[in-house]
Amino acid sequence: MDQLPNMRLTTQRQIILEELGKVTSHPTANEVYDMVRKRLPRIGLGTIYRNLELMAESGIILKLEVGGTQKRFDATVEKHYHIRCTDCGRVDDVDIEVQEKINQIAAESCEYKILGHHIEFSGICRECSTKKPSIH
Amino acid sequence: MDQLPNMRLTTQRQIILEELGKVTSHPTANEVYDMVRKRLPRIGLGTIYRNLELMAESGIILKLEVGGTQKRFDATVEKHYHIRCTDCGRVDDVDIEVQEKINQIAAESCEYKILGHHIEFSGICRECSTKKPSIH
DNA sequence: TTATGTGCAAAACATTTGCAGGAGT
DNA sequence: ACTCCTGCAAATGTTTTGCACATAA
Repeated sequence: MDQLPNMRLTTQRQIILEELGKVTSHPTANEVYDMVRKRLPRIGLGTIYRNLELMAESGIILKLEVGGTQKRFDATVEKHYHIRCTDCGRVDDVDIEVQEKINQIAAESCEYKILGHHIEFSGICRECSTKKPSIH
Repeated sequence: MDQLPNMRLTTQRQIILEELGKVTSHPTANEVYDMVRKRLPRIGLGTIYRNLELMAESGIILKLEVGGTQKRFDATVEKHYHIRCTDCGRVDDVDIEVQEKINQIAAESCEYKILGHHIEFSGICRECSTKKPSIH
């Protein structure tokens, strides 16, 4: 739960953070790898994973535990919700007011100590709704 | 999107469904495998995955895309929310009223065609809050 | 100088798939 | 009979890890 451990400022970390900050999408580790590799061709995928994980623990970035097979990362740490396209899997922000009161409602009907919540919407993004339906 | 395809009623399918119905937890495919294997020792893990997937597609059961590394399954298809213990990973139901109106709120601020939403709470379950803190 | 971080490759998991034989209908 | 389904094992995809070398402080 510590904030910033003695974390060295390496070139790799700077560039990972820069590249993540450039996009409004919510890239997977592999997508971050591809972005970073254009500037640091010899970086290893392990380094990407290790650092995204560390940064998420430090609260510098957000690790999204949304549906689908891969975790996604977000440079924006302010609270907001997400929507995932059930067709292509892309994830976007949903900018509605965050409902803090919902935690209290939940607290009354379960025995957990509530820490927070996340709402994941599902739907069809604009690209997918305009393109011809694919055969699944 | 079809409801019930020409799905044969095999022993494996009956028992998977029975065992899933017995528990209120939200077992992973591997946990279902362990439960079913006590009655059908020669069943393969592939069969578990194939059938859970098929049943989820048919709407007989629910496939939970909650955080964590594994998918979980639920015999209760009625809409409800979930809470996940950030310490041990167990998942329980949260029985609060399902907020359908939240879909409309979201529809106004994003370009997706909204299909639904799921709220995943996070917290500490009773077992974990009473046991001594583990070293991470 | 020295603890931390990196690249690389292998390992560890979760899940999917190909195929030959088996079982519902 | 004729599909569809199963067990098995191998393949796939994602994430983690061990280790020798590199580098920030």
